[in-house]
Amino acid sequence: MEITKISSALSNKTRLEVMRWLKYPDQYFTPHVEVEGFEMGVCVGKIHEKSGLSQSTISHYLSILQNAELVIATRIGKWTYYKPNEITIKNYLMALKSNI
Amino acid sequence: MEITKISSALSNKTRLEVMRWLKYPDQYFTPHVEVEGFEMGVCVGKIHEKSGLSQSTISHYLSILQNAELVIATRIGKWTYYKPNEITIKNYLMALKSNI
DNA sequence: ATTATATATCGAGAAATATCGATATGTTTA
DNA sequence: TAAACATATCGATATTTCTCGATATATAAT
Repeated sequence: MEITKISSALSNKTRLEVMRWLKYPDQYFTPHVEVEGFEMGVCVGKIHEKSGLSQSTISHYLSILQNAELVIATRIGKWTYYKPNEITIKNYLMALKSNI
Repeated sequence: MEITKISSALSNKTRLEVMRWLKYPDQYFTPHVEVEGFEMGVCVGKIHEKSGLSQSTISHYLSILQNAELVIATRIGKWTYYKPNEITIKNYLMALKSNI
């Protein structure tokens, strides 16, 4: 868990927004028909639609969030679902609290 | 208080380190002779010495932290002292907690 | 007034990030 | 097997960040 890498991932408005969308998926998305609820998270296409940025940019942003271990990706069929990585998030908030 | 701007300020190892130094100044510095204790914070020169980076870089980094409202600067005589801005820090941690 | 000290600002080059369109890869369907 | 679909990767350009040395500014000491 690298604090600066995580902070860097969160230093972009869209990526921070994506994290909020993934935290409260039912407030921002309709569930994907293929899977029940948001157990696995939200698929790239829905995040892409909401963002207004290109598909490649969103895919790249999700890889940055994943590289910072802020999200967990699960591939099911054609889709990749992303959800928050609660463990990293908790550790990050605790580490920040003792550092700043 | 801009979350992404603050995250960006904290996305650099040296700047994060500086924030920790300022949080626990007596663990990292000897008090400045000119003022009692660390009420006002720590002067640029001492931060500079500890950092290993150039004076101009540290001054610039402190201005980035100040621009993010993470620190408060006080000029006394020839020296500028920097200390954590507890209000911003608290609000930032709360905002992060509800966003990620 | 001049010099010394502490800090801030300027200008510049290198490195990293943002963002796109095009293309590749993996999966499902016809 | 071929076409369609979802996502990832590639290559490119524009913008931002990193970091320095040089210089400017503000204050204090001689």
